[in-house]
Amino acid sequence: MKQTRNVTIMHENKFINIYQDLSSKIRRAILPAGQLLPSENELGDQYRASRETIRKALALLSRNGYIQKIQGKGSVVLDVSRFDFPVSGLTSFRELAEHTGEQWKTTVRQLILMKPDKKLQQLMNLEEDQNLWKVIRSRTVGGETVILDKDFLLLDTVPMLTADICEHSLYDYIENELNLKIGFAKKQITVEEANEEDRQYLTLSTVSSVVVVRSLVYLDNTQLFQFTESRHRADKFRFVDFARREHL
Amino acid sequence: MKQTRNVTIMHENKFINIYQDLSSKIRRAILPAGQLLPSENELGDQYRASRETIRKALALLSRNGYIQKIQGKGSVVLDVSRFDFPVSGLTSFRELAEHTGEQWKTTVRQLILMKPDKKLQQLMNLEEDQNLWKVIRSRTVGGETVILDKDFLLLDTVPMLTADICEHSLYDYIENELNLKIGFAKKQITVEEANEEDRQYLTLSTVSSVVVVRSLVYLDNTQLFQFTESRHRADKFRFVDFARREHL
DNA sequence: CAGTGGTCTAGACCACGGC
DNA sequence: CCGTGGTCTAGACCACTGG
Repeated sequence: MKQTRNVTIMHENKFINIYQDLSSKIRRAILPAGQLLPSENELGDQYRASRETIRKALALLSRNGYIQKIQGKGSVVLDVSRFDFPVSGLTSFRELAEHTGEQWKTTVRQLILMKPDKKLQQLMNLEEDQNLWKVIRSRTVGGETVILDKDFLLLDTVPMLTADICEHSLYDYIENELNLKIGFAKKQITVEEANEEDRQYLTLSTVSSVVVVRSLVYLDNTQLFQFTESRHRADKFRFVDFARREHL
Repeated sequence: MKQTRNVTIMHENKFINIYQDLSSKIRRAILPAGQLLPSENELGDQYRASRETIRKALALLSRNGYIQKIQGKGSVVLDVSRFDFPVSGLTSFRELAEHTGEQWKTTVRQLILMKPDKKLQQLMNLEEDQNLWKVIRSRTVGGETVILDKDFLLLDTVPMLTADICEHSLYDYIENELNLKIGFAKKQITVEEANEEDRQYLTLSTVSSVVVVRSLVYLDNTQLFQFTESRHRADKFRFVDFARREHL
């Protein structure tokens, strides 16, 4: 649900609304863990939707760890309470910070326009004369700088960029101002020894290793437009995931 | 497709078959990256399926990084070639080893029946007199032991266990012999200093940190039955993920 | 404009669980 | 046996793309 012109509208699809209503009720324990959801037919009556539409909403709930469907019985509400939520998937730093409610601060260390070096050319499949934004930002919490983000964005897709935007939220700008739709990303997590740059920006006490998350980010139209290297102080890194077993 | 009574049958569902056929063609580049899939209506004719069934198969392809759907245009085949495949999700060590084709060896270090300590009682929500299997296994490749797995399994769900089974494949046994269906898992990845046990079993050269993957594994019926702690030599750890942006 | 994917529907049949 | 979820269908309407 979003606010527009002083009117509360539900401009999403029916199954998204149903998903949001049910997931909200589960998070607030109005539908407590262990209980069965109403049957799909009942839900169809309640929301005035066909069964297939209900099933689309339930499939979303299942994928995101809210319920477990059991044939012949029903849909069981899962315990979602002490589950550190969606750190998985494509989540921007700001969305994360807002979720945990901690006091974070982003500092832009560098913002320049550049040409790609050989490595970047190969990684992003670029021409050598293609222009790129290079953004370096550090993330500080409780006086300690624990994350260093290096972003490379195609000038072709992001024609303008300011330090202010980078400090606020890059994804917000890309999705809501430029109206670009992010489609998917390929990520890779490794652990590496801290390098010169890490030591320059991060608060590295005794810790000498960093967790490096490298992502290739693509738009809706399969256009690659960003490469990100997110370097985390190893002792402050944590990745939480909900995984379903695929029975193919 | 599986073999039963000397007859090749396709006992899976229609949309799974279509998914497997298409994904296989994409992997073998019979459907090359960048190209458009036939339209949903055409596919419906080809496979003699309704459009909704085709769409279920395409949704699977999309979730697993094979295609990107673009409204008004079609489904674009993504480049899947140099993408280290499903290391994400619930994948057993053996499935992984078979995928990469490397020469791995599993050694069972301990296999005992025990009662849970306080920590395990809280973590798995157990009674203090409930019986658990404790399995410790190490994984060796190229002469170096790089993974240490500690598993705790409910005796109630796994009544029998042998070193032989643990050496072969635990998940194979659980799913195919005991006919239990694994539903989902909650995972957490952190980086920690190597402890006494790590030093005892792992080949730790100069590396002193390990990547710890802790998982709570649940059955289809929401019953928690396993806690696993998988400890990886940090320099040998790698996690690859394909993530779609959720537009809710 | 025609063709594409996105959503929603009503109805059918099946497989499974529990009484 | 009934009620549950799992699959599949045929058809409708919409939103978007491209010529």
